[in-house]
Amino acid sequence: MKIEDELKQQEFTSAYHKAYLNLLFTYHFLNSRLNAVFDNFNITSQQYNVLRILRGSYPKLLSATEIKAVMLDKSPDLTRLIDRLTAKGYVTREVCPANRRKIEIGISREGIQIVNRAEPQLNEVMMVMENLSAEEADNLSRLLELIRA
Amino acid sequence: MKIEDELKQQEFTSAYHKAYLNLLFTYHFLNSRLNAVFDNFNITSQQYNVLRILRGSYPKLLSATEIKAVMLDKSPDLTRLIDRLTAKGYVTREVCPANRRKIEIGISREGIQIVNRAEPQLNEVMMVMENLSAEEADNLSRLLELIRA
DNA sequence: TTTATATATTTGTTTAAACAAATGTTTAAA
DNA sequence: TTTAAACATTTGTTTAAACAAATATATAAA
Repeated sequence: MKIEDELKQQEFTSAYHKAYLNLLFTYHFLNSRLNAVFDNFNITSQQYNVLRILRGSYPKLLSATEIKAVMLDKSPDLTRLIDRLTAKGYVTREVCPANRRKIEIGISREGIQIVNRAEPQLNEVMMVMENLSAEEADNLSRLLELIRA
Repeated sequence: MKIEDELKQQEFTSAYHKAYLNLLFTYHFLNSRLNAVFDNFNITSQQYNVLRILRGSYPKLLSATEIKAVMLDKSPDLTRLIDRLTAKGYVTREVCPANRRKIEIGISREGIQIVNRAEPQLNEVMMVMENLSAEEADNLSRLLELIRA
C-alpha cells in the first residue's frame, strides 16, 4: 500500500522522509505478522532467536556469552530470557564444570520441536518478500546498505 | 556496512533473506540513533510523537481519541503516556465541559520548547538518508511499498 | 423515563526492557 | 601467595508494553 494512502497525507517534505516512513512501515508490517506467529507458540522473537541458535549448535552446549555473540539483538538480560525458556522446558542449564563461571545451555527435545513447528509459519510470512523479484531484492539490499555506509 | 560483514556470515539462503536482514539492520541503525536524541531530552519516541502532534494542532486542544487517530504507532495506553507528559509539565489536561467523557489535551510552552529543540537533532540523524540520491530514495520507497502491496 | 448501547478514558495486572550494581570465579601480577 | 584485575552471570530496581476489565458519560431505543 502506498504510504500516502496509509498516512492519509498526500505530500512529503522530501523523498528521504518518505523513504524513512516506508522503512518504518515495512518493518512494522513484517514484524507484526512475525509476532503473530510467535504468539501462536507463546514465545517472543528473542526467545525464538535463542532457540534457533541452540538448535544450530545442537548437541553442542553454549554459554550465555556465546549465545549473545551471535544474537541479532544483543541487548537483553539473557539470564532471565533463559529463565523463561527453562521454565517452559525448552532449554537446559547447568554450570560448566571446567569453568564454574560459565553456564552451559542446551536445547531440549521440546525446544527443538517448537522451532521446527514455528519455522515454516515464519517462512510463510517471509514469502511477502517475493513480491519483489530476486533482482529487486538485491537492489533493496544495496540501497539499505548505502544508508548505513 | 555490508550485511555479510556485520553478521560475519558470507552466504545467505536467498536475496530475500538478505534483504529482510538489511531491513532489520537499517531500522535498528536509525532507531538507535534517534533514541539517543530522545534520551538527551528524557522523552521516548512515542512521547515526542504526541508532543509533535499537539504542537501541530496548537492552540487547538485534542482529545485522546483524536491523538490516537493520527499516531503512527497506535498501540499505547495513551492515558499513562499523557500522565508522564503532564508530570513533566509538557502537556495540560482537563475534562471537556461539553462532553465530560472527553479530555482536552494541550501542549505547554515547555512542551513546545522541547519539540523545537529536539527537532533539529532528529533531522541531523535523518541526514544519513542522504547517502542516497533523491532518485534512489524514491526507488527505495517503491520497493518497500511493493513488499506491503 | 427507564434501559440498553455506544463512546471515552482509566485502572489493574502481568510481563518484559533497560541499566546499574553485585556476586562468584578465574587468571595474572606483585 | 595474597591481591588485583578480568570475566561470566545474576540480581535489584525502575520504567514501560500489552491486554483485559472497569468506570463514567452520552445517546438512542422501547
